[in-house]
Amino acid sequence: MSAAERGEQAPLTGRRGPRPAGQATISRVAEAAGVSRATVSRVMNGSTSVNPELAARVRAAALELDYEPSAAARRLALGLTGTVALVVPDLSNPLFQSVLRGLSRAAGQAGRQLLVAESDEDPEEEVILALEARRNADGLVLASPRATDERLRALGDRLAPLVLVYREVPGLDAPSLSIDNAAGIAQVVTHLTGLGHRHLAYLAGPPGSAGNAERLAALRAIPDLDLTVLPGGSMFEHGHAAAGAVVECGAGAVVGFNDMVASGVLTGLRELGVPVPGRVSVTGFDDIPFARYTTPPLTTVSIPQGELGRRAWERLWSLMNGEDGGYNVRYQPRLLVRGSTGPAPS
Amino acid sequence: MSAAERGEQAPLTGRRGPRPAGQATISRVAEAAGVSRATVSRVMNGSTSVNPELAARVRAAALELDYEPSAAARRLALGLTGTVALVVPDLSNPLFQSVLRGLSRAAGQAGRQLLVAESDEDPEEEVILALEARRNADGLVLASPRATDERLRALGDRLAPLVLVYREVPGLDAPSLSIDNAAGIAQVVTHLTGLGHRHLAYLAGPPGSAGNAERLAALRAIPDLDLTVLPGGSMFEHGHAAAGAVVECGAGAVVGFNDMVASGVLTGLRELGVPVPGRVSVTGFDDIPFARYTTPPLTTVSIPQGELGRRAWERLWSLMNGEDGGYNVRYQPRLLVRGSTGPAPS
DNA sequence: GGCCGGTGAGTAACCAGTTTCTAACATCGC
DNA sequence: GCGATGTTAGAAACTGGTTACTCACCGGCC
Repeated sequence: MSAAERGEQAPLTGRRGPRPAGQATISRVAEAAGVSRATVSRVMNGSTSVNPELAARVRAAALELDYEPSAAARRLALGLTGTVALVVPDLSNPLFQSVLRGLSRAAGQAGRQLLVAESDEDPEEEVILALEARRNADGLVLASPRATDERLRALGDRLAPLVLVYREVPGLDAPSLSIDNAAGIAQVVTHLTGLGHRHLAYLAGPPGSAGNAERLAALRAIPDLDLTVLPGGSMFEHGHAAAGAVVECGAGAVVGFNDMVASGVLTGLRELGVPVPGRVSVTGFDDIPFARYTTPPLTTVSIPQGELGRRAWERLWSLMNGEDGGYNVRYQPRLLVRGSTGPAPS
Repeated sequence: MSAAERGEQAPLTGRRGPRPAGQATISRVAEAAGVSRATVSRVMNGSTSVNPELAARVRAAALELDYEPSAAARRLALGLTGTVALVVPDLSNPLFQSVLRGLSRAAGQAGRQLLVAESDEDPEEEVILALEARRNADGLVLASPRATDERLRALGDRLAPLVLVYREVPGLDAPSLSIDNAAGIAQVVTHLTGLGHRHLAYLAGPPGSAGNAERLAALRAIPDLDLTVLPGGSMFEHGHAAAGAVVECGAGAVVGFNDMVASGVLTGLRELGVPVPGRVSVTGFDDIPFARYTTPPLTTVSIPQGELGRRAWERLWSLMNGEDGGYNVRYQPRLLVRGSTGPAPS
């Protein structure tokens, strides 16, 4: 069994071989071109004040020797990594995947690399990973639904430049891009009560999730609602497993924490022979790509997922350039009525 | 409009401020503790041969000054980055997402960071990104369905340690983890012909994809098959849009390039009022998590997606430790018969 | 008591770049 | 023709760590 299989954290140890197979260094290029290291550096970085003939000689030597500047040495000398980091709780969640994609594209466009870390939903791990990632990058985008406000505030300056997504932390000096969960829930409930529903079941998200807390609180704040809260989770399986409980509680509509549990419920209800939306209506949250393709198509709350990644990059870029990161944004979600909701059975 | 929005590749320029807000360096810690830099280094790296009292003094000083060793300096001195890189063509594809997840977890366990780059399906970009990523990491996992064999062979030594996933390149000295596409297709076809189907439609993947080419070739190699090839793609939308063509061509079964196009077809057929599997059977490929939750549940070919990420890490780890990376593996996929396939209409 | 071996810590070289400073040289104006 | 000015390229300092080498000191043994 190898160290990797045992899950050990082998520390970084000194280089094994004498050196990576005679990779050319700036000194070698300088020597070959008969110039100083400074001149090679200037040529490689496109400084104009170099004699064209010299520059050509340097370029020829670099090509000849297959010279590639050492990224590590540049990092040290420049004090910049050319990298940004993203820390998310769970890479299997489409919500974070879309942030990842948006950020990856935007960073790629700007010629920056992207470091990705997954905290696996552990709030303590989240913070440690974030620090670790930040030390290897020039900036950080953090999606941290679990870590407490205080913890994040305490670490704020160590993490800056920092952009928060799907989360707002009062008193933390970092721009945040979040979703107005209460508004989304309000739209869902208005839609359902408009259809005559009075008894709603909320299929909860993972306990401890900030998003789940907000959505649940929003539901509870709505007057004259007969609300049953069922334990759920964030995955298909959780929704699928909850179908029985949904039927049992007698609610006419299920409000899913997200689209995945909602899809799971959809499948579970179908297996139980419960017509949707004939007998039970189902709603999701997020509008993941798949929501459009369930049977029936899922009524859900659309949030600008790709937008979040792109905007996160913009904010981070500003901060890294010493500019202001701008204000917090709470995106207003939009209800998408599809086939999974219908009139309450009379 | 900012540089980021215009998509410019702003070069890395020298550090702006005098230095990152007085971050403590090893020299400062050494001075504070009244020891040499070497001793601080030894303490930070857990060398045993340090007087416990001195070590305590160093640790106290480090704590006092909030000292964190510079990652950049360590990279340079050690010649190691503590990072591995993953390059994939498309982060929205669940196939690559699962490799990402597997690799992310495994690398995290081993205390290594993960650099992710997305080539956006451009074969030339793929290669450039791979080189760039490799320069900032100790090893590379590459999923490159587009780049040619020759190109990869030419760059092989510059990319090593390298592990290929979903791809095999003859003559390239790098372990590869791939899927036996032909075997998967054979199982699908055996299943369908066993149900009495003779006329099959293949809903193709993106042109230029190595996986698509293999699957198509496998289909064409099967004798006595009435095969219609329809242009498709890799996303829901492509499958959805092809539903009409599927009905039109009169095939009794659709073999989808992957689960997403198959799901799209499923929805499209439902909208057209075509019963599945009553009138048309549908199969997918990959067994993404969602396949279990379509209506009807998708008959598909299961491939060990998570396994690929984990194994890729193991191979890479071995290579990075100077060991043998092991042999190429072709995973044998397994047919999962669910509800979307049935007897051919008579 | 002197010699030897082992241990612990400091000195200095090294990783591979970037950048400031400086000196040489060319150009221009007077 | 000479001083002022501007440009170019090199020398050297600097980024912040790690580590080979060295040396002082201590204890044990003869």
